[in-house]
Amino acid sequence: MFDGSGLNPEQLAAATHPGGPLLVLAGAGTGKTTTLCARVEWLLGEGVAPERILLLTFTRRAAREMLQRAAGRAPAAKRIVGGTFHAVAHRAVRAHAASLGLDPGFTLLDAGDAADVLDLLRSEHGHDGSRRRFPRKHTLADIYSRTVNAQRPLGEILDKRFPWCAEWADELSALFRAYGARKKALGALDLDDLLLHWRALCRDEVVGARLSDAFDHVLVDEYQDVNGLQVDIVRALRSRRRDVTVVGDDFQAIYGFRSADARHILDFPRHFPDAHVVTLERNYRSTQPVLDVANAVAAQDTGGFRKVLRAQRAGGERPRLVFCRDASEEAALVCDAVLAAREEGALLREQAVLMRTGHDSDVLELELARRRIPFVKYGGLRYLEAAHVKDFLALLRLADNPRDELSWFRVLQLLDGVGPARARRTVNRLVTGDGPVGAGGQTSWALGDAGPLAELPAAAREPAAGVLTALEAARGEPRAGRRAELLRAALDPLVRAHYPDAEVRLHDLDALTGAAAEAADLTTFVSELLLDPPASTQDFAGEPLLDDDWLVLSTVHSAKGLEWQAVHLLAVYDGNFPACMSAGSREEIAEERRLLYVGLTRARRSLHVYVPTRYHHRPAGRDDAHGYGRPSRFLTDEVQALFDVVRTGVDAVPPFGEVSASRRRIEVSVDELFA
DNA sequence: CTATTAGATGTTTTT
DNA sequence: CATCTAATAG
Repeated sequence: MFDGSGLNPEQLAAATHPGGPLLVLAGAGTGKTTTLCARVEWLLGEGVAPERILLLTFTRRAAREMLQRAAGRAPAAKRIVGGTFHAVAHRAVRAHAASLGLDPGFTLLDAGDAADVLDLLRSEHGHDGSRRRFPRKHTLADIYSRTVNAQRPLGEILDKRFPWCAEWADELSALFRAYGARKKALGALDLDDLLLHWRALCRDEVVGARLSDAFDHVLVDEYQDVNGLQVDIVRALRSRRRDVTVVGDDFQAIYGFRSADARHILDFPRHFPDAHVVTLERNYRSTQPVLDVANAVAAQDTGGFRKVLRAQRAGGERPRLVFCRDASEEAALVCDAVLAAREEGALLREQAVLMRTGHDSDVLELELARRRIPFVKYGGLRYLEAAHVKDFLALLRLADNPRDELSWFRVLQLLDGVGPARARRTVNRLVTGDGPVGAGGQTSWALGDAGPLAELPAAAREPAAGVLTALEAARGEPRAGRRAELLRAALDPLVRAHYPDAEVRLHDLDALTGAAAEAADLTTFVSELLLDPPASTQDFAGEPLLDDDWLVLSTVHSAKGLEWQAVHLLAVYDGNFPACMSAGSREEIAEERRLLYVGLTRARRSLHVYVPTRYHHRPAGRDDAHGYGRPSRFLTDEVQALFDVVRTGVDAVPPFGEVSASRRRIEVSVDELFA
């Protein structure tokens, strides 16, 4: 039963809010999750059926954590409908595929797949040439996604966010229209389409009414990071009922690049006129010296709801601001501090290293390995982007959606002697002509000159036929695990022939095959894998090789909502905080400031901020080109005064700021001795 | 003409 | 590491 004894008055008011729209503005560390869980418990205690509660979160991780926590006290919470916007959208769209005119076996494209389709169109539209530089595929995907998520005309997005692409406005319009058509032809939806289709369902007179009536209560976490499309969905879901709770902190809005806008949370009272507003400012996470720094950074931003975090915990030490020479010294200092803390009893797991971008920890990772400090990295390079994993997923998708040309294109290019041109011609034969796909799955691909494989070099035909046979067999196999095994076996020779490090890669595929066996069907397996990709490289191999304790490395974005005893924030120099890419407009800079704020407020008692003053332009490169950085512009004198400042070794910054060293490479040779 | 290779070059953040 | 370019091999 509901027990509010652990809550403060504001939290209790939010948890037991009787009905109608509720906005909880919760500063960092003020017990947002506790409050949301308590509200769930309270609702269940009031007799609301768990399956009539919808809980939308930002990450799957957050959904799991919250449901687990609530289920600990109210077991029924397990049956709450919960997940990310995209995951819930996916379920709704699959369930109503027919009404949307979709094949229920539709393929789901992740961001990388979407970029690949766009790349295909890019060359089909003749933008390949080296005439004038046309946006690259990832840029295309960004522009498209941003436009759709913001629900604003392309021209406006180009002017505001991609001014250097504005000259291509007409070509881009044409390309993006073609993209929509191509997805239809492929039987594919991208991540944005999930939201678009869900919104369409919610707005439909008949289906929408049913979707809306299905839930007595809708709760949304991290509402500061929703975009216009998601707001539309929430509003449509609540068009017939008014019970909606949203929780968030406009100071922690860090997903503007996905068209999220903190204005939405501030507008909530306008969208839901009789909304009740509760503000949580008592911070239970951090000590006051940590919060002083965070508050000082937040105070630089003049917009939004002013919130001043107050620590409920006594005492605490001043955070450390460390000026060091470069990333190597930074790495050494972090390792020293982490090990020292461990000597004093802090588990590695209670400490984290946070950073702006995934590769800010490159040097540190080497140092950690050298010192045998186990770690897990979140964010940064992802498992699903590995080429062989994509190959396998492509094959899995083909079993359900033979129209998926993109997957054909990918798989065929694994064959020796097959590049883009032959792959494309073969795809055409397979999909349109009288190939096994067009003919409804008859085994008609003889190795002769007439079959769909005729375009392939002779040596590639047999392996190709093997793949087709396996696909055919897989299609007749109902069990997901068995299906995956068949396809895994078919891919084996191709992977061996194509990748020098095939053993490692095949090992990954075995892990995937094993995971597929747990799933009800492969389509769901692949889709859910894309919607909930393993957050760390370790996630998949199970809990790894390491001891039971490890240091956490994470991007600030992936660290949202989490907390540690000790936090080390890397590379807080201008150009990284804010990133030079994002220092264009006032709004972008404000978002970078909030990002720093999120990083700072992850720390419970021990906070270390590092400013390497010399950094390399090409960390991976072999040259020594570097520049001298200044501390982040957010570390103003007032902010720095709140730290204990540590300066190590050489920290002399040359008087003229950035100095680019030569790309000198010094050769050593004794060849002359043997001439 | 087409596929493959080597070499140079540039990169945010994520559902 | 992926992508683009230029050069080469088929």
